[in-house]
Formats: sequence, C-alpha cells, structure tokens
Amino acid sequence: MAQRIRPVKGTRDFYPEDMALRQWLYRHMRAVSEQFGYQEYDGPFLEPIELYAAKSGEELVKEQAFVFPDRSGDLITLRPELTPTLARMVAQRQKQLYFPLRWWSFGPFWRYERPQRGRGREFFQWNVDLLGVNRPEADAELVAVGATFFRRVNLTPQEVRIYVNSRRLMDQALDRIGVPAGMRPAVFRLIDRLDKISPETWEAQALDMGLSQEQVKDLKALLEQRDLWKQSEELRRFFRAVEALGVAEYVAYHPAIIRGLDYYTGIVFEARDAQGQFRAILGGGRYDNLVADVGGDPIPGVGFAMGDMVITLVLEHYGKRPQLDLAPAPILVTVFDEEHLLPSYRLARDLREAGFRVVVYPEPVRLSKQFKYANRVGVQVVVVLGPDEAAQGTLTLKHMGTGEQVTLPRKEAFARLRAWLGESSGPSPQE
RNA sequence: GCGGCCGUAGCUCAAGUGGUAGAGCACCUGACUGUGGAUCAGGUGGUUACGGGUUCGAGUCCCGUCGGUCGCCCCA
Repeated sequence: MAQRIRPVKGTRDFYPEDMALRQWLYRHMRAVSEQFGYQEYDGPFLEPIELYAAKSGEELVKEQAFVFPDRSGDLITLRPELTPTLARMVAQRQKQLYFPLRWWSFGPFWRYERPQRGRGREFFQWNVDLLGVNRPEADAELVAVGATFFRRVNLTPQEVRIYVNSRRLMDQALDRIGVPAGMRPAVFRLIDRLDKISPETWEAQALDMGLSQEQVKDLKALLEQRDLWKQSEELRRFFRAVEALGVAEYVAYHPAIIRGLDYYTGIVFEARDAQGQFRAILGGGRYDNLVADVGGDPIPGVGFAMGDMVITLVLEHYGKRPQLDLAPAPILVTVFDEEHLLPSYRLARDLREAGFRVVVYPEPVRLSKQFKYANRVGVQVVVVLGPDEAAQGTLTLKHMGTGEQVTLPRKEAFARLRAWLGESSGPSPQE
C-alpha cells in the first residue's frame, strides 16, 4: 500500500463544488471590474526576490514569502502580492502606456504564514488598480468598485462596510499630539491593532514603544473622533465622490483604519463585516511612489486587494453563499442495453449538435440505476431510447423535477427538450 | 516563529473514574428485471491522525511528530 501523501500545508484542493464557487467569485469580480472599465492582466507567479527587496513591508518578503533557489542557484520567490509586479510591468512600458490606466487581476498568491481560519499559505486575490491620477475622486472610484462587488453578491451595508481614513490626516493629528515622525510607522501599526487586541495590552504596547501617558490618552481620544474627516479637504472630496458614485451606504469614516503596509501615502481603506468577527475582507489605499521604486518615473496610484478566503467565510456566515448548479449536464441519455448503446451514443451526438449539453451513461446497467444516477448528479431530463422507441422512431423524456414523462417523435422530442430546459441547455454551466 | 484547545467510519458525532469501538446520514443489495427522490429489510465500511511509552489491558493517561483551530506576530 502506497503511503498517503499529504497536500502541502496551507494549500487547498479545489473539488468541483469548490471550483464552482471560485469561478462564481471570479465571474462577479470580472463583471464589476469591466463595469468600471478595468482591463484584465496578469504577471508571472514566480518573481526574482530582488523585486520585493526594496519595497512593501520588509517582513512580507523576509519572513512570509516562499523563497527557494532554482537549479542555477538564483533565488526565486512565489509572489506574495501583485503590486510590485504591477509596478515592474508598468515601468517596463511606461513610455508606451497611456494613462490613466485601469487594470485588474485575479490569481494565486503564496505566503509562508501560520494557516488559520480565513488564512492559508496559498490563496487567490482580486487586485484592482488605477494609475496615473492623484485625486481623492480616484480613491472613491476604487472604493466604489469594492462596494459594487458587495452589492452584486448580495452583501448589504448592514453586513459589510468599507472603512476609510487618510494617512495624511493622521500624520497631522499625530503631529498635534507630539508623536515624532520616526515613530509614525510603529504608531500606525499600533493603531491598526486597536480593535484586534484588548484595551489593556494595547495601552501597554503603546507605553512600551515610548509614548507618554498623556500621548496615549490623546491618541485614544483621537481614535474616537468619527468626524475627524471633516478637517480634511481630501476626505471631504472623497466622500462627495462616493456619494455621486452611489455607494455611500457602504462607506464610512473610521479613524483607526490605517493599514499595515508602509507604502501607502494617502487615503487607506478596508472592508470589514459588521459584526467584526472576521479579518479584513479587502484592503487598499493610495500609493504615490510606486513605479519609482523599480526604476521608472513616479506614478501616483490607488488600488486594493481582496482575498478569496475571508469573503467566502463572510458569504457563508450571512447565508449569501450561492447554491451553484453542479450537474455535469442538464440531459442524461440512458443506455437501455448493449444493443442500444451505440444508438444512444449517436443520439447524444445529435443532441450536442443541436446545442444541448449531454452526458450519456457509459454502460448498459439497470435503468433504475441510471435514473438514480441522474437524480444524484442533478440532471434535469433523462432520455430513454429502448426497443419501443427505436421501433417507432420516438424518444421518451422524463423531467426529473416535475416527474412528467412523454414519448414523442424525435423531432418533437427535441423541441420539448428546448422548451423544458430553455436557457440552461446552452453552453455555459451554473447559476 | 511562540502559547492554548482539538484530531474516533466518506460526513456529523457517541463511547461514567483506563475494561472486547457504536449511532444517524451517505454508500451497496433487495422488496420494484423499461424509471430517480419516499418507505421497509439486510449489508459493506475503523491499525480510534502517526510513532513511542506506562499498564494485565489505552480511543481514554504520558512524550514526540503531523494536521486543524484560537490567540500573539503579520496580513487578504
């Protein structure tokens, strides 16, 4: 007996039912992206480690990327995120690309982390970026893309919300509190943790990193100010644009949203479920130094990423995970006996040529077994071609949903199939 | 990388203080040899994650490994 080989830790197998959900997510992501005029692109899954060395949170590469030597000894990285690849691709063709540029992508990423609920080592991510515009209205558009996706998958504003803040605004506010510039990245990360750890440990960590009692108090007060955004011209414009884009109900200001990554320079945002029991569903923001880091001229940009694992958990939790059609085909042609096997195969071919999706039972076994199979795999109509039908040039059709059964001349049988199946007889499966 | 909890049939779960591994669902067969879903009867299925240890005896206690999960870290 061969030893059982385990899958690599933190990876997932996609059985047809899992694949159906992944494809469902992909279809909605694509539909929303295209609604807003974004173009699909992709990069390599393997990248040189140097691409990540210069930028994007040191830790992401040093501690969380899959890095290994290839056969020649070069260090190869399984991409842990897409933004550096995007930057490289844009820098390479900077002179021929025409801005503003709207690109989106959906694909696999890898991070060598401890797998947990909503977090694996191999996951899929939707990336949406708008390059070449430095206005808060562009940021609002990205948020609208995310919100439109939520609306499209039936998640309501009562269930998910996109929270927004501005690093520029927070910088000013921290100035007033007297937090030195050198401590900003650490303080940002502390703010990011506010609702993830207990108030006591949060305060302890704050004091630990060198903030005074007074500053901690001021900081806590600051993070309570839900109308802080009114002090920011940038955010006032942002919210007016969000309103115009028709997604205001999904968007709210929150002073504790700051994002962990270092390269964000302005507005930042993340989506959370209303009950706050899951990780961030999507996260993004403005980065104005992107392309310069990989050798191009600086281009302002704004973008976000949404992983497939958390959104799946959220959909499940709110009962919005769709019932997907997993049937291999809407029609099953049975095989009455050995003698009628090839006639059944020919019938299946004729049905396919008429535009139907058809599965034919692969061997002559009891009809009850074939009907049971049809029932189990979700076939809608079973076709029987036995001695009687063969003799009279007819076909027997049984609709598995209603139980209705008819025997009709071939031509009429095809018409009946079309009537019964309607749209679902066509070439594309699901939903 | 660190700490807590968990790991029994394909699935969901049972098995007082250690004493011969069980149920429901699913699956297979039959009642029903040209017809599924319902019902009834019967049946297959487990080295109790893996490897050691303690014991007359371990699913149960101890150690280790692997996997899952929760928290730290980080993040989608």
